Amino acid sequence: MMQQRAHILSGEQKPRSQTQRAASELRRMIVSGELPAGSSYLETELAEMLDMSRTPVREATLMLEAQGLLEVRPRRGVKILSISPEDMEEIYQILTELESLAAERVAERSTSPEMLEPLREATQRMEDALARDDREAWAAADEDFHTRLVELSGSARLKSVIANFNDQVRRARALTLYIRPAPTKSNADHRALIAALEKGDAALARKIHREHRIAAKSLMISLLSKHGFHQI
Amino acid sequence: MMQQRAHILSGEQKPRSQTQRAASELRRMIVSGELPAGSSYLETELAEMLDMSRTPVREATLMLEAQGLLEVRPRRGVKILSISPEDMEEIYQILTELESLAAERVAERSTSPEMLEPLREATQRMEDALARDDREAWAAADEDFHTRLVELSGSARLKSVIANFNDQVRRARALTLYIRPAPTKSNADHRALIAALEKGDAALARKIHREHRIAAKSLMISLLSKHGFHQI
DNA sequence: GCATAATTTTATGTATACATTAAAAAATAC
DNA sequence: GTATTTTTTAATGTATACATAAAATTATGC
Repeated sequence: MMQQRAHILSGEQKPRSQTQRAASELRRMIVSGELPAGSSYLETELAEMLDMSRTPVREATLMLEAQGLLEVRPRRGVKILSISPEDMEEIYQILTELESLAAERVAERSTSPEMLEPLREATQRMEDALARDDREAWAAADEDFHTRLVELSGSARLKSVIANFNDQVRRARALTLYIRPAPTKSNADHRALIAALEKGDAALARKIHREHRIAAKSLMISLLSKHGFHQI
Repeated sequence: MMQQRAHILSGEQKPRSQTQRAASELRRMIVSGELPAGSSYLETELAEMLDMSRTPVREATLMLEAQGLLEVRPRRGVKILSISPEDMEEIYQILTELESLAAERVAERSTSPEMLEPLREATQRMEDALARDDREAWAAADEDFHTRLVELSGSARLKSVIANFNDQVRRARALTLYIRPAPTKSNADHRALIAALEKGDAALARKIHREHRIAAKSLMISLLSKHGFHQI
C-alpha cells in the first residue's frame, strides 16, 4: 500500500489530517447510530473502514473517549457507549445548567436587538415546521436555536462542552422525535426567552430557559421509560 | 535505544501505559506551572523529557488538548494555554453551575447523615488550618471538600468535567492563595451547605453553594485585576 | 540593499515493524 | 469430564522510518 494517499475527494474544503478526519467521521457514525451503541470494533477494523492506518484511528479514538462517546478497552476493542435513562438524566441536568448559563450571558451581553435575529429566525422556522407537522425540520430548527443561543453567549468553552454532551444524547433525541407530543410549548418557551433577552433580563432569561430544559428532560425521561428503552 | 523499556520505578502502583503516564505527567507539569503558561514545546522535546518516543506523547497531547490545557499547533509545537481574566470568569461561571448541580444532587440523594461525614471532616480541617493560618493546608482541605461533594453527587460525568475545568484554573488559585483575605466566609458557607444537605433541602443547598461559588469568582477576578495579572 | 524565488532544514503526520501481554486454545493431570 | 497449566494466537502499545509541507535560510534579480 502506498504510504501517503492523495486527496481523492478534492471537493473537500480542507485537506485536514487523517486524525481529524477519523475523529469527525467516527463521531458522525456514532451519533447517527451507524456504529450502534454497545458495539465494539478493533482498531484494525476502524482503520480498514476509514481507509487509513491504525495511527490516526488510535489518536481519534482517544479524543472521542475524552468526549465520552466511546471507551477504549485494551485488547477488547473500542466500545461505542450506550446511554441508560440514568445517564440521560445526568446529561440533561448538566445541559440544563450550562445552557441556562448561556442564556444568562446572552441577556447580559446583547446590546442590540439585531444580535438576536438568528434566534427569531430559528423560532420562526420551528413554528413553520410545526404548522406543517414536519418533525425533522422542527428538530433541525430547534437544534439551530440552541446552537445559536450558546454561540451568542460568547464562550467558546461553553459551546464546546455543550456540544460534547449534545453529541452524547443525539441518538436518543432522534429516537423520540416521532413519539413525543407536538412541541408547541417549546416554541412558546423560545419566544418568551427571546423577549427576556430583548429586555436584557438575565435572571428571567435564565429562569425561562432552565424551566424549558427541565421540561425537556422530564419529557425525554418519561418517553424512554414509557417505551421501555433501557439502553440507547 | 531499546525498544521497550523495563519499569525501573518498581515503586509505581500501576504499570500503566506510556500514554497514560505522559498524560498525567504532562497534566501535573502544566497545572503546577512547571511548564509555564504560554510556553511551547516540540513533540521531540516532551518525548525527551518524559523519556519515551513521540507516539505516546502525541496521544497524550491530543487528550490534554481536548481537556483545554494546551493547544497543538502543527509545526509550531505544543503551547501551554494561558488564562486571561475573561477565561477565568468563563470557567468559574461554568464551575458554579456544575457544582451547584452537584450540591443539589447530593441533597436529593443523601439518605443517611453518615454519607456527609467526609464533608464535615474536610470542613473541620479547613477550620483548623485557618486557625493556625496554614493556607496550604486550608486550600488542600477546601479542594478536598469540593471533590468529595462532587463525588457524592454520584455522577461520574459531572466529576470528570468539573475536574477538567478545575485543572484549568489551578495555577491561578495557587497564585492568589496568599494574597486573598482570610477565608472565614468559605468555612461558614460549607457548614451552611452541610446543614442544608442534612435536611435534604435541594433548593437551599443549590442556592447556598451557588452563592458560595459566585463569591469565589468575584474574589478571584478582583484579586487578579488588583494585582495586574492579565495572563496566567 | 530589498524583495522575491529557490533551496534547505525541520517538525509533524502517517505507516509500519515489532515487542508485549491478554485472551483463547490446547494439552495435561486428576 | 473438569480443572489447571502450557502453548498459541492476536490485539494493542510503542518505537521508528519516512513522506510531506511549513518555516527558515540562502540565492538571485533588480
